[in-house]
Amino acid sequence: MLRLNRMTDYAILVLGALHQKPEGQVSSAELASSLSLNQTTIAKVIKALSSAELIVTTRGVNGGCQLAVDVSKISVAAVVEAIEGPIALTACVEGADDPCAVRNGCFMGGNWNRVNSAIKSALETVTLAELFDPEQMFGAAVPAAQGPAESLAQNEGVFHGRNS
Amino acid sequence: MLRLNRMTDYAILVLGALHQKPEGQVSSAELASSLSLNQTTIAKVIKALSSAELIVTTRGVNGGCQLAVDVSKISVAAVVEAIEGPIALTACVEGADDPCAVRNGCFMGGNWNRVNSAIKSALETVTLAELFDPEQMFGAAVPAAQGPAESLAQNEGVFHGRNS
DNA sequence: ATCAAACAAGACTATTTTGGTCTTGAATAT
DNA sequence: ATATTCAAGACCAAAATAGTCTTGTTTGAT
Repeated sequence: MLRLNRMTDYAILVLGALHQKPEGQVSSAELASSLSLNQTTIAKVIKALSSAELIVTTRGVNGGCQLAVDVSKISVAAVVEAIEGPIALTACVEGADDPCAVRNGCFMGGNWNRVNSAIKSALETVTLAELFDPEQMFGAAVPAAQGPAESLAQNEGVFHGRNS
Repeated sequence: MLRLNRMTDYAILVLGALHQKPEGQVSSAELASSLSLNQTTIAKVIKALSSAELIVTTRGVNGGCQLAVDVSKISVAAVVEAIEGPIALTACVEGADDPCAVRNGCFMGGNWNRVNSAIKSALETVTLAELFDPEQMFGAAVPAAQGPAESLAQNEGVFHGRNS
């Protein structure tokens, strides 16, 4: 069904939470509890995000993480790639980490590339800022829908992106 | 990694094979052997494609299937939806078959919808005809890459869309 | 110097999804 | 009638994904 995976979903939530606390470090434990997830699970997400330089982490007492850049500079594509690796719809696409065996001689030529880059640029045009802020999306007139990120973590799971 | 699944891949290959034999019925057994897959596996794909009215099937002796419409009228999105169901990147998207539990009150509003429809229309703009024919894609200058669809089925698996 | 807080990372397990097979049934042309 | 061919459900296997546990390393504070 062409879904994002959960980790990517968590990553977006983490970035959302960090966005709401612009100053100071936020520890993974803190994030974990506010999303009601295991700390080590969050740690994995954090690791991936910091490798991708979307956040910066500092170790030790009073350590934690914070956004490396503003959410308006982070595209959905960047998050997906940070967590899931390069966007490659099929193995026929350049950049796939395990390229298609019959690539040359394939009757599709390299046409998947075009499909893939269409998808990719679709994801690149949307920033997290747009994703987080209802108003900012072409006046989308989304009614209530307010409250801090934490408020929704209570809700029997944080599965904004999928649920079982 | 945001991949198409294998069944979708098979579906595209099946449609490619049918496109190469414009007249007459092609049986699932025939397709299966030319793609070196189990007949019942192909039957599943066929079923999904015929439910989506991309192909028509006829039972009985000399039955089989053939394209319901020309490949130039079939978008990649149509195939994906035929096999994987509605395109829904996350459960927050309208049309997801198991909607997000915290949909109302979510700080993302319905913004996933926009991302999703961007993806969807990216897939809708590419037809199978374009995917099959290297020349047709903006003179993409793909060099050799010829031979009937069957020729590549030999190749230790048909995994044009993914491998391993 | 010690200690506790915090990230890092690998091994391991469990769950879910996906892919594939088997069997049985129903339609239909000959 | 019978052989051919799609239909469909149950079922099994394999792979990918998610989650946990343990151990280690860094670092500020006392």
